[in-house]
Amino acid sequence: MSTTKRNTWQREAVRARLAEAQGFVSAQQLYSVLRDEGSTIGLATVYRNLAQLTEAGEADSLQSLDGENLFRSCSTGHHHHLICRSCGETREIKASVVEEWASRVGAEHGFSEIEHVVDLFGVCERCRSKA
Amino acid sequence: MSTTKRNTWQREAVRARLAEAQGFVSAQQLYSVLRDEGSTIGLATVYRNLAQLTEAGEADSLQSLDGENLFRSCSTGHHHHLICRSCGETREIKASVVEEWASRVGAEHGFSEIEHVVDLFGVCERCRSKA
DNA sequence: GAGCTTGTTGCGAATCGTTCCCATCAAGGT
DNA sequence: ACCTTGATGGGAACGATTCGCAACAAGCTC
Repeated sequence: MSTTKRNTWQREAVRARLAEAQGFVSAQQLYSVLRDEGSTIGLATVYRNLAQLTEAGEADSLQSLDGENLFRSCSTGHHHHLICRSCGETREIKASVVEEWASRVGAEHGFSEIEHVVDLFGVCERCRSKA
Repeated sequence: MSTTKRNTWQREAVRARLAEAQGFVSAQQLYSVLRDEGSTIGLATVYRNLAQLTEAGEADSLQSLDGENLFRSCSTGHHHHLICRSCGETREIKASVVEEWASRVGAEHGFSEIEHVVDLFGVCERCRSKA
């Protein structure tokens, strides 16, 4: 093999904090949590590791409505999200309907290699009653 | 009424170029097209007008996979997009299946005021055969 | 048309998220 | 212990977008 991947406490730290966060977190958030804990990890490293974890399928990412990349420790398999605009609570949702629809529509238009971005934003019950 | 909206040649210019562009364009792209034509319009103004047109429902916007805001002059009504990753060609698609699915899933989880982001990216026929 | 009010503009500075560069460090095999 | 080379950190660099503000001008009113 050519590319060997090494384990560093930094990557472990990112993985750990990501796992214990509920909902999606931004790289910056993760970074400040880590620094506040006294870690000397660098911002660039957080970004690198998040990207790597995402690529490895250990995390998934999405863009918030205002263009920030958010990450979340992820159960395997393709799925989408239902996210509370107010408190950030997230539910993973399976959507075979949508998967099927996406590839069908793509095919109908002669498109291949379809990727889709499908995420729902709303207000959860708890936040609604608070307002 | 309190907020009166004025018509400026700048807004008109943005509207015009946006309309004649096929597919989605970024604010920056629009800006350089305009400047290349000799316009003295400012970048901030392009952003401001795009935001305004979007809010007014004359354009719709989405984020490209790499986090840039793209805009397109828009036929009215809610719809989604199928975009060629390679040449940028865009097809508007109606997706009642998805609309219905979105609100159903939202409701099942007790969420209200559901907004959804649903866009498909793929490679169109033409680009595929070129490769 | 003159005058006034106030939405708009252009510009440069300022943010913000993210990536790059690179000398230094250290993980994991030998 | 010793190398090789992936990984790190930090500060500079970047690209997209927004802000601040003084100068402008659109659309009244008279």
